[in-house]
Amino acid sequence: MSHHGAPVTTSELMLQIAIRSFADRGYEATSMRQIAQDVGVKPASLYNHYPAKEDLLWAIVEDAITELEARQDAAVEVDVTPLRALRTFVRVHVRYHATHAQEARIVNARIRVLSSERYARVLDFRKRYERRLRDLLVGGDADGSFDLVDVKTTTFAILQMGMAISDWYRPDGELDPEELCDRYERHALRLIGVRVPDEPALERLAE
Amino acid sequence: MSHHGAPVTTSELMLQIAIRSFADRGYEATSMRQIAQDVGVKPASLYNHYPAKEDLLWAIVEDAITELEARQDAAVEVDVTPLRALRTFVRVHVRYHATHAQEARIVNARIRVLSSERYARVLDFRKRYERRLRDLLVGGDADGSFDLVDVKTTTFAILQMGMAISDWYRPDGELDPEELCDRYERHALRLIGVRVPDEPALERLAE
Amino acid sequence: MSHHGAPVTTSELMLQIAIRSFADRGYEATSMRQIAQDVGVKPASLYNHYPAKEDLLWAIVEDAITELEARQDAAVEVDVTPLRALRTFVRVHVRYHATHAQEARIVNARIRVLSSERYARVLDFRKRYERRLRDLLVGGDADGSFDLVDVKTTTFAILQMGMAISDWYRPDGELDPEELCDRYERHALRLIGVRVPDEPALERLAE
Amino acid sequence: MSHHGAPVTTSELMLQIAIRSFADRGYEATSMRQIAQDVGVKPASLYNHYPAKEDLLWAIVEDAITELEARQDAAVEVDVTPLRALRTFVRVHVRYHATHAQEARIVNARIRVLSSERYARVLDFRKRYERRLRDLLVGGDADGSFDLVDVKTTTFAILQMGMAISDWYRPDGELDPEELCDRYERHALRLIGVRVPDEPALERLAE
DNA sequence: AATGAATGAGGCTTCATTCAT
DNA sequence: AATGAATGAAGCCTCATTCAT
Repeated sequence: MSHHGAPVTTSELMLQIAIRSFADRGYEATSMRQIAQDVGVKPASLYNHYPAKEDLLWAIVEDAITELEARQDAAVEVDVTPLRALRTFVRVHVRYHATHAQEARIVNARIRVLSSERYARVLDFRKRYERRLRDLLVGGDADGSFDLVDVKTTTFAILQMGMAISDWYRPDGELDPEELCDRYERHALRLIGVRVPDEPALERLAE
Repeated sequence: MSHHGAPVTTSELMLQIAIRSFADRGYEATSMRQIAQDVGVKPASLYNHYPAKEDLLWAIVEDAITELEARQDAAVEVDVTPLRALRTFVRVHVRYHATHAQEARIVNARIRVLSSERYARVLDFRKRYERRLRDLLVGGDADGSFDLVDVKTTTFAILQMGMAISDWYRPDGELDPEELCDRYERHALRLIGVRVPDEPALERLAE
Repeated sequence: MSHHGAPVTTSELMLQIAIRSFADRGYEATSMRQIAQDVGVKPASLYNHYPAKEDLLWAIVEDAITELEARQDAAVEVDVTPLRALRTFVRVHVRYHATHAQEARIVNARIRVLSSERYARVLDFRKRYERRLRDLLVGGDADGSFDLVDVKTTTFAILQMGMAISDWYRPDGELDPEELCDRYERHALRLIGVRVPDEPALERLAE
Repeated sequence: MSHHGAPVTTSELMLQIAIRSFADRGYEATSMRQIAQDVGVKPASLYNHYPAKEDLLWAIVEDAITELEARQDAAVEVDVTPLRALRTFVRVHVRYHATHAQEARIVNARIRVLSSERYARVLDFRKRYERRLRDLLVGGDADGSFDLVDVKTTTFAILQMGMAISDWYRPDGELDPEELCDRYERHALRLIGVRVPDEPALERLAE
């Protein structure tokens, strides 16, 4: 697959068009006809690549949740402090929602249309992802690294202020993704009750 | 009008059913047939009360944004510190999103279907609402009351961690709305860099 | 009834509004809602005056065909020449279609919606009316007064060039109804092959 | 295209069914369901061929006005007397309204449903067509060939007695189209004040 | 892999009409 | 005589999808 480059296959083009349309208009408000027209193809042709509209959605959603989870997995370091782990989590979280805003908006939207099996997989992902953060918070709180208001709402606050980025962030704005990570990393540190006066943000990702 | 009581008129019942359905399934995924059926009426009857599906949506949206803004207006105190003003704003914000979760989800969803004039009114509301918080933050930062990471992302963070409450909060959960306000008030204080070690939360609203 | 004056009763007003709307937009394209709105009343109120939409139409049509036939009846003179009778017929015919253009357009439109009994009455009227002209033509042809191309197409030509007036005639145009009668009287004379070089048109109707 | 033969494509069949129904019942009184049923297809299939009901109507109307104008254009001869030009115009006019009675009825009906652009094209056609006859009449009157009662009503009379043919003419009646042309040619000659005692009608069109 | 055409289901909405008040 | 509300039927049209080519 050619992630983020120009689409090379018709299937990839269809997916990209669908991503844009689902993100901008919503899944229900997007018709197969519109997608086909934007792709430059007749509606029937879509079905040579994806058996149903839901499969287009699923291709997007599955890729997105897999990708996000993989990124968190890849960022995990062994024998690291709760603080550093939390900071890393936040940066990966924020970075994804800034650089993959369209996909994120699709995943975070109400996606009840998915088959129950697929829907369950999304819910599982959400549960695991949320638990990953919660466990970090609980760990840091337990060993005295953090000073939380409470676990539940702090988890939600960190998660959701990051997710909301996909609703307003524009890549051509004043902040590049790494600067955004810096800001939200500091917000997170404050939410967990950690004062790190002059410590710089974690090293940024090379572009 | 019978706000939040049992609906007494057919029009109010229709509105309540629509609120639930738009919030749960989304506007596009909700059909007039479904609403009619849930109301216990034939589809044509809906049109005796609301001339079009969009008007149902607008009745909900207009009421919600008017109500939220009115609550913030009503909470404004004169000659008050930036800190107290901010804390009040957050409590009103959080309280509304907890107690009016369905309406809030509808308003915060992508509502491009609205006529351009109505859509503009929503955008205006959002701009004013956001500016209200931003001005509070800017004021507190200027007089040294606050110590912000930055204005823009702090504004978004406070706003959106509150808005997200409407996605997960359940009235029958462990936290009642005022307790929720307490928590998010403390989150907000941390985000704006204010340590108020033992100060209690602002007085709560009588139920 | 108050023919042509301002409508004095609600029923008459409804009829007048219906005449205008049926004539301008057509029967099928006119809704009871529109009529009610133009009258300044709610749709249900129409039914206090006319039991159905078709009855509104019938009230118009019956009045029109009765009126037109009555006018022809009233114009009949005893012991008169075929020529004078024909000229009188044409003038009454033309005059009606100029002064009652809206009603005429309704009657002459496709009015299949009428119940079969009513539709039959319209067809009867048309047959009688056409026969009246045809008999005049046949009579004049038989005694040598006229020199027809043929009976059938001449009948249609005279009838229809008059009926078509209701499609274009405007009361505020350059010709008043009596001048119009003059012109069409002369057209008819030519069609029946009668040269009446300098004879003036028949005396006109007092306004 | 298979003009007037049996329809060979589904689109053509749809058009023919629509022509019959619009002509017989009227545009507003004809539903897409009815057309589909008469064609032997489901309603949705109509939209694979014509994007909207109005487009069906327009396909008919545009073809008709184009065709009629083309016929008049094709019949124009150079260096011809006003009389011969007029006789030719009338024959083409009458012939079209006899052989294309259904289309003519549709075009001559009130077709306000058309988009304003299309409606304007119909009005333009009507204006040009009427002017074509009027110019003939004016020309013949100016050089003394004709002796008109007046230009305006003579134009309307000739035009409309021909148009009305589409309302009553039946191809299986006693007169074939060319005989009908003969009759109306003679009517027209009389209306323009020309006596051509024994001159035969213009040569007829080979079938 | 692409598509023209068909379709069952359903979308929103309007219609004429009724009926209790 | 007027009307608010309800409704069965039907209006036009779009939807996702299928299938033969």
